[in-house]
Amino acid sequence: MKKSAVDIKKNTIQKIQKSLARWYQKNRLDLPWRKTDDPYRVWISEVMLQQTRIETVIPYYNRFMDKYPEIKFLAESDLQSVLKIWEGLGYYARARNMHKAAQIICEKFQGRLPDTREGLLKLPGIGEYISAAIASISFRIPAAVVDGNVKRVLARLFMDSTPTNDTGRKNLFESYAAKLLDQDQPGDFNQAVMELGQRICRPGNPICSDCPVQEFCKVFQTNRIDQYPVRVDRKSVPLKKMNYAIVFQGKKCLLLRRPAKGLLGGLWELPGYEQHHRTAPGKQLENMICRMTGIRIRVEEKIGTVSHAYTHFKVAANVYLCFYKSGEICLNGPTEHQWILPAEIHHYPCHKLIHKIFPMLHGLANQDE
DNA sequence: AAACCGGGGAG
DNA sequence: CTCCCAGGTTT
Repeated sequence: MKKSAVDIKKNTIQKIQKSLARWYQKNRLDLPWRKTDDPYRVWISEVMLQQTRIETVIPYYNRFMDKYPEIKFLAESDLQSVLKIWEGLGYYARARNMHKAAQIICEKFQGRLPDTREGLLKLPGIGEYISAAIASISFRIPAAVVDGNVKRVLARLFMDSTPTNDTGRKNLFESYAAKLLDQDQPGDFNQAVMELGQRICRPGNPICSDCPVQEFCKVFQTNRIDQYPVRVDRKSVPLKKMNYAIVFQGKKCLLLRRPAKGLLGGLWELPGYEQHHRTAPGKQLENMICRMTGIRIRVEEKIGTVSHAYTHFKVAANVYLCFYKSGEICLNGPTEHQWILPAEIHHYPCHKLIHKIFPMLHGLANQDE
């Protein structure tokens, strides 16, 4: 018989399950999405929680449920409104996929989420993690979730040196999680492991003294906690130099909408471009704006700089005050344009960098000619 | 398998 | 500053 890569004693598994269940029952946080096991609410919360911390998600989740208390309201809403609710959460494809999935669920399944993993997996934006979360929490299906928290807990518990961020070894951690899963309480078990990872088995300075599975944890018992989990190095991120233009025509300035897909898809922003060469930014800005929008502008003055960090690159941007000169709008790249009063910026979903730029206008003497 | 896709909090 | 997060999709 082929020996399983993951081999844990059955007795040990049951003890770990019992300790975790007791700890979770006593210590679980009272989170908004835990007031019910309604699959719609579980789904929305899990989408928001992707790569995003609980404290960040809570106010977004509450605003979302105020506006879309039932799935049909979400399905009938327009994407622009959904993006506005999502503004600042990041990974905007999540909102796009979720909106699309809501429409599919309402059109094909009478507004009810599929109650199988296979059915859930067919929906846009629902992958292995979210399908397992909904299936286990809402439908009591024994599917183990594997997220960053779970992998860290497992790597420490079983002192496994497999890098937790190596996509090629995902299978190993899925095996551990499946073996350990409490078949009778899959939803509570999954949430217990994740909450343990979040609050006790933290990446740095884990609180092992409060850990309910301390006696089973191999790295604790051998005093090697600081050596786990093992992770592969990430490469350093490049710095991009950008130039942005606030182009005024009278009291209004030009706002552009990014293409629906890709980076910051569907969000609004100021005209701008990445500066690849060390040429004079003034003339280059004028030319790039013309290429993007069809209009000619005059660059008045540089009014400040902003910086922002993404996962894969950093941005250092100059911001220029500009004035419309001539020409009709003819978009090349952006999908829409709008002339707006600066105070109206809050009606449009924009990314973080844009919200760092607009406050610069407050101290400016005179914006219009 | 690897790249792409945001933003924020902790240390 | 660096690190990492209740991942999914695309290439």
